[in-house]
Order: sequence, then structure tokens, then C-alpha cells
Amino acid sequence: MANNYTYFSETLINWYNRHKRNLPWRNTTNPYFIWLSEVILQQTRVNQGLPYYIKFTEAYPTVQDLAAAPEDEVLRLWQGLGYYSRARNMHHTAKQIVNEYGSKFPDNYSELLKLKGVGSYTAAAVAAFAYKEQVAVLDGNVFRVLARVFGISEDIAVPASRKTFQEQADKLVPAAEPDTYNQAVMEFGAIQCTPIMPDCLFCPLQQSCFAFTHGLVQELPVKSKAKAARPRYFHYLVFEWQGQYYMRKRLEGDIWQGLYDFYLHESIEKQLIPESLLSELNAAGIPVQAHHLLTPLKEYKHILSHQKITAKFYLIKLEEKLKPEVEQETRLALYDPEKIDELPKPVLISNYLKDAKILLHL
DNA sequence: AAGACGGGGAA
DNA sequence: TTCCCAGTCTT
Repeated sequence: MANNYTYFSETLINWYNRHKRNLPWRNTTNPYFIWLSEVILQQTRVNQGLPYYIKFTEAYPTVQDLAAAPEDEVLRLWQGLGYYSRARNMHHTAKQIVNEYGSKFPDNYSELLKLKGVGSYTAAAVAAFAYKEQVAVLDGNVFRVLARVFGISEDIAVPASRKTFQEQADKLVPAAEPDTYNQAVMEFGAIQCTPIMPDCLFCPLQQSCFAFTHGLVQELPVKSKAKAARPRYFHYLVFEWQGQYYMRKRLEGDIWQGLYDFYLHESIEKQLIPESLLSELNAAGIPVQAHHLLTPLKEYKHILSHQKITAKFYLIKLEEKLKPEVEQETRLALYDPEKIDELPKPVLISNYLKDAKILLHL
């Protein structure tokens, strides 16, 4: 053992070579594929991201293919993965790579960091995996492993703690194979040094682990609790006209930017106030009366990490199409079910469309 | 520094 | 229920 740092990295690489999963983005040094996988895997478990990685690499084998795709198509492929700004930023960056970088990826950490949607984690990951740059990735797994092995008790939810972890992480990256080492720490955190019930009994770092030797495995890492999700009450008006449905693309400033949903009326309290809705519709020039608003039987609960949405859908058959100026003002447009299938939609909306048998597959 | 931003799976 | 996941951007 040369020193503790090389012991740590060599032990992890040895462990990794015996326990690693065979994942497709590990069998390539193509920076485009690696970047794609890293963006998909941000705040996302491997099992959830894997099918999306397959879909994206098949639909867009090169960065030029991704750059050339319409945004709606990219978001539709991303549908269900969440954090949709990742897809929008990724698309933006693909176009930038093609138009400003001659379709060639930046080949070092600091240049990668300039790309939209590429933060310190992704820049380090691409630099290490595609170019073998000696940089340390720092993700949730690495925070946890370092906190336990080295006994770092700073709150990992606080940005200021990052410095301590980054300094520790930087000391550990070997010059020889930074790519394998970085894969190894993360894989170790994902499989062995898990958040709950870590497999300390068969851990190769057991005797050198601060948390294990001090009986602090349950206490590390320290992470302050997230705020409670705020409740929101959505009343969706599903306007139908001759088998077609009015939908609209969501704007920036709220969840689901760029995805399509229906006319949305939000209420502060759970209960809909019909007078409030009807006057709003009247002002917008949409001919709906109180008796059209039959209380839906089903209530949809949609839980996000920061919002708890309760949604009801009111299907309203229109006698005639909305006037063009009303369509323009409300940004509503008529789509048939085949077209609706192709639109990128929040999971909540997809669930409704399926239940209402407006969309049969999905 | 704190908040916004999705959705799913494990215990 | 609670946690948290191969984080980034905005304010």
C-alpha cells in the first residue's frame, strides 16, 4: 500500500472489476454517447434511464441526428423521465455542437462545463470517461461513499459542503485510469455502499471505513430534510369537438415546460369554485355553462418531489369549434388522437388519456 | 444559499 | 409514507 489514497482507489477498482454491471455506455468512448447517458442519468436511477438511453441512441445515432430533430420529438422520446429541461438543454447543446463546434465535442472539463445542461458532475464524467482526464466526479453516490469512508459529517444538502467533498475526491483520482476509478466509486455507491442497508459485512473497505469502525454507518452521510411538497389543485377542461381535443403547449415558468396539456384552471383550495372558472371562460370567449361541469368521478394524485398535485378532468363536448381569435388567445389547438399520441405530454396527462380511452396504447 | 424542476422504485 | 436517485439552473 503506497498510501491511503491509492489503497482506496485500487481497492475500488478491484471491487469494480469483479462486480460491475454491463451497461451500454461503458462500452464506448464516444463522447456523444457518454454525454447522452450522463444527462439521462442525472437524478435518475440506472434502471429507469436505461431504456431511454437505448431509445435515444437508436433514434439519434449521432449528435447531428439529435440536432436535426424537432424539439417536440425529442421531448416525446424523453416523456416519462422528468426534469424536462434536461431534454431541452441537451437539444440546445446538440445544435450548438453542430453549428459552433463543427460537430466535435469539447475534449476537456472546462470547455465541457460551458455547455448548457452540463454542470460539474457531467463535465467531469464526460472528461474522465471519454478523454481519461484526471478529474473527480461528484454525484450522490460519491458524496455518500466519501462521507462514510472518510467520516465527513458536513450536510451534503448544503452547497457549501461541496468544497470539502470535492477536495477529498480530487485527492483520490489516480492518474493511470481516472475513467475506471470514477466508474468504480459510483458503482460502489450504487451497489455496495447503498443509502440504506449497505453491505458492510462484505465490504472491501470495511476496516478502513470511518463510519464502520466508529459505528456511524447509519448516521453518515448527514443530509438535511427536504421541504414538504406544496399542494396544488388542477382542474383540466378537456374540450372535445368531433373526436378531436384542444390541447396547448406549456410555457416557461412552471413545471412541464414544452409539454402539452389541456385548458388548466388551478384553484388554491381543493374545491373548484365554478363561478370563478365560468367567469374566466366567459372572458376568454369559451362557451361553457355550469351544467357542463359535471364533477368527475376520478381524482388523480400526481406526486412530484416538490409538488403534490390533485387533478380532475372535465370532459366537455363543444357544439362548435372555438373561434380563431379564441384559439389564438388561449393558445389552444385541436388535435386528433393520432396526433395527440405524438405530442410530448406529462405522465399525468398520459394517464388520463389512457383512462378516458382517448389513447388506447402508451 | 435556497428553491425549482419529474418520476419511479425500494423498504 | 419516506428517501433518493450518475444534477443543473435560476434567483
